[in-house]
Amino acid sequence: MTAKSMTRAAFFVLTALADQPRHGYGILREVEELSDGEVLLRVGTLYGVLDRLTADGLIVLDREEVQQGRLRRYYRLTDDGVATLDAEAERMAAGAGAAKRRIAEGRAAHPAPRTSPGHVPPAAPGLAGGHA
Amino acid sequence: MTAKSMTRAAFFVLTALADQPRHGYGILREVEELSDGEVLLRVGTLYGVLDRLTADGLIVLDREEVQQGRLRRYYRLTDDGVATLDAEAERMAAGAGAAKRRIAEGRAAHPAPRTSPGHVPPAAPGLAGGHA
DNA sequence: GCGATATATATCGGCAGCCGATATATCCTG
DNA sequence: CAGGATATATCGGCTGCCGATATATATCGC
Repeated sequence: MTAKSMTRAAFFVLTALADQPRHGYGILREVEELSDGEVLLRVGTLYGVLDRLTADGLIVLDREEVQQGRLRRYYRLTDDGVATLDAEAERMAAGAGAAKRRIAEGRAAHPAPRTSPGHVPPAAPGLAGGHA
Repeated sequence: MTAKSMTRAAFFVLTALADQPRHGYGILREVEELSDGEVLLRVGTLYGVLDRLTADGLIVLDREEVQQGRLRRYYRLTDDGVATLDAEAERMAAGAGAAKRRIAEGRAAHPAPRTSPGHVPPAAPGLAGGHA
C-alpha cells in the first residue's frame, strides 16, 4: 500500500511465531486460536507467506524434527522479524484508534440518538480535541 | 482471508469518511493526513475501492457539487458502513494487542537485553509501549 | 483390516485487489 | 504559456489469497 506494509496473512504468521518457534500446521492452528477463531489461514496461503517472509529475512528455518514419522519444519522470527511485527502492531493500533475517534466525531455531527426533539445538548464541548 | 475481512485500502477510505462526507481527491489527502503520511492511497486504487464499497452498501453517493468548474462527487458512510468500520477497528486493535503480548512472551523466553554480563535491571517495569 | 479423520508437507490455477501509467479538464501561479 | 494542484476515470500487470489437489503417516472406530 504505502512503502511495504505487510499482508494480513503475513501479520498473523509472524504473530503466531512471536512467542515460540512453530511448524506450518501448528501455525495454522495457532492463528485460529489466537484470533478467537476469526482468522482461518489456508494451507494454500501459508507456504507462499512462509517463502516470502523467509526471503525478506523476517523468519528463518529453526530446525526440522521427525515426530512419529511426520516431518515438522519449525520456523522462528529473526530480530528483524520481531521489529517489523512490532512496528506493524503499532501501526494497526494507531489505525484502529483513528477510526474509533472519527466514528465518534461523525456521530457528534448528525443527531444520532434522537431521544427527544426539542433542544440539542451543547454538542459535546471539547471532546476529541487533539486528533493527532 | 476469513469470512470477509476488508482490505487496507477500504479500511482507510471508510476511516476518512467516518467524520464527514468527502470527495475522491479529498479522501486521498485525508488518508495521508490521518495516517501521518504513512499511507498514500493511489488514484488507481481509489475508484475500485469506492465502487466495491458502494456495491457492498457501506458508502453511498452523498451529493455532487461543481466547485469552480471542477466536479466533486461526495461520498458518505451508511449505517452499515459505520458498523463495519467499527467492527474492523475492533479486530485490528485486538490483533495488535495479541502481537504485542506475544512479542513480550517471546522476549521473556530467551535472554534478550544482554546489557552487561552481571545483573540485569528489573527489565524496565512498565515501559514497553513507548517508542511509537 | 479398512475407511475416516487428523497431522503434515507441497504445488498450481484462478481470481481479487493495488499500483503505475495514462487521459481529460479546469484553475492558479510564475 | 508552462507547470502544478485539483479532480475525475480507465487499463494492464503483478502480487497475493484461496480452493483444489496430491502425498504420506498415525490414530480411532467398526
